[in-house]
Amino acid sequence: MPILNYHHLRYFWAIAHEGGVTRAAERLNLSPSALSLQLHTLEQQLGHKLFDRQGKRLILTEAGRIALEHADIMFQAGEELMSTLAGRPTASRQILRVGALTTLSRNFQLEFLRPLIGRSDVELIVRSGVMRDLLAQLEAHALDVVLANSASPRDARTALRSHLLDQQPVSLVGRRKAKAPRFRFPDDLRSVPVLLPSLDSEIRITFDRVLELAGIRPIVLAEVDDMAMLRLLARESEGLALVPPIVVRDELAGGVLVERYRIPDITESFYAIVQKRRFPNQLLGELLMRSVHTQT
Amino acid sequence: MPILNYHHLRYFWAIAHEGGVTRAAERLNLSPSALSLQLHTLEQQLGHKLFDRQGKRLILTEAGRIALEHADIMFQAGEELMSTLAGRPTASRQILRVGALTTLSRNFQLEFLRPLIGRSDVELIVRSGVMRDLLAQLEAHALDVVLANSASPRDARTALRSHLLDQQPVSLVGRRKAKAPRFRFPDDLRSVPVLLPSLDSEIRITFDRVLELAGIRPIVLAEVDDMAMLRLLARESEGLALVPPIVVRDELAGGVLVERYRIPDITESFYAIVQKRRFPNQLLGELLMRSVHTQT
DNA sequence: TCATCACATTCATTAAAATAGAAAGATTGA
DNA sequence: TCAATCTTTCTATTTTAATGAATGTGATGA
Repeated sequence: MPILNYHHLRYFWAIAHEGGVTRAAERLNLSPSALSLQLHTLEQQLGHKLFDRQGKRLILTEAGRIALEHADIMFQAGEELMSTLAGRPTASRQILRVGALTTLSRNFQLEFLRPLIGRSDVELIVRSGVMRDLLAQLEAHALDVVLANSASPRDARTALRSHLLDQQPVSLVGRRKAKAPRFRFPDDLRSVPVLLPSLDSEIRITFDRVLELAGIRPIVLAEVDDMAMLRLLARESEGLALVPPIVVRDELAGGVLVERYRIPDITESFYAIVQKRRFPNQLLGELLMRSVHTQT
Repeated sequence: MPILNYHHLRYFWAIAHEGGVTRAAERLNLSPSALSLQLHTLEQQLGHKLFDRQGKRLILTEAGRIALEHADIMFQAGEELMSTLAGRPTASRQILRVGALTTLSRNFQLEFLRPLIGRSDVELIVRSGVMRDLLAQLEAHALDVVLANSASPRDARTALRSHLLDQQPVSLVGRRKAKAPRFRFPDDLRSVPVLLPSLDSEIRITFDRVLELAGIRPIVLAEVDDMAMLRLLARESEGLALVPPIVVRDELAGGVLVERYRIPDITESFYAIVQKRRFPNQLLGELLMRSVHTQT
């Protein structure tokens, strides 16, 4: 299989855009003869004429038009690469790759990304996963930022930074009921079952500690690590779910769920974990400027 | 300004994907030393290390990741180019460039393109213009097909073909009125004003000839070459518009306009004008298979 | 009509680059 | 620790690209 010679293609590209061998040669600081020669070897290797020679005019053939379209894509990408590596911001479509803990509130993710949603010049890639995988991808430069509810483990090897984005109170929420006696915390937890985030979340650890001090062992209906699932369960179950209200924002607004008790001294923190980069993503910069409260 | 060496980038691309100099060398039928050398010159020219050398492992740096993403775009385009020129159909996103006479019914255009609308693997480009410009673009391979209501002029130079897509009857349509005496053609045209397509359309020419034979000089309220404009005028005006019913399909269905008289022996023809191509557009082939009735 | 210009092209020569092969240094895995 | 496997370096060689002068060919204008 013959392989494409990209230098030849680049000359062809210049000739097509400049409209002639001579002008292209000037721009490239080469002799016209060199270009003419290379153009012909390209045509021979491709097996198609790229220009019709009408007198001294060069008119693109159909094959030439096709080649030009592809060449445009290629060399535009090449020039953008050079600009990026030279530190110049590029005007073209930008991409932001976001990793998010599977367990994280979707509403929270949405709030963070909202400034970019609907922008046609932005491509958004959101990948879910567990902390270890996401951080690995971050270090491999395959992600620009990881959204999590805990800061990154301090690691001397890599220069990870955790930006504290937000702190949300944590509440016990449950379905609205006709007769709703006031909830007494923590004593009512002896009888009212609960739905809890799993053990590796900070709010769960704090919650357990509070109850242990009070000598209470709660009735756990479910233990879920995915906030989206916890939200669904809260709507279906008789128990109270331990969540930041933002997780069930829509249900609270719609009256399906009600906040029974806001637990003092427990908050859920949201972090954006990034790597110190030499070619910073401009979109990410904008988002962090909007959202960041303090830095760690 | 340093220019990017695309051969070096191609080697880098292979090395990154194969995961090492040795494997890439095998695939490219080159010696590892050659690749290693070229990789280093590339890094030097770019001014950035592309790999971190961890022992004998090559790990992409951030600059390397960026370069790889651009290289992916470039060489994917290159391989697609080779496939296309070799006559192999490519699996990727396809583009169809359509030119349409400004004067043509939008509903007709829509019907023709309907099979492609909503297909996410298809990009549709529709450009309006006058016949001369559109045919020029067709000959320059910048358009795949031109939609028109007349066949292309026979021209020995270029191999243009006109496919007859459809023939529509032509009617006089007007706003619905409470008292609607039966329309008498052509005599009523002495008193009822009309909205007509402009003189360069075939139906206008035929219409004029018919009236001339009958010795009738119609009251022309408007003479418009754009069917979309004619449609709007028909809704606002007291006169009758001379159009193929498809132009005002929605208005007829909704009862805003009514067909007062279908003129016998006048039809509007719709053509797809294409150039005989050596690399036929597959999408266009599908559309023509569906729509074409006869060929000219 | 003919001279002239502007351009593409061809050819032989020179300059630049890419490549192979041998050998060294380094790391991984048994 | 030893062997296998990689990357890398160095130098000689091959391949490829570029030049400059010469050629041919339409277009332009007196």
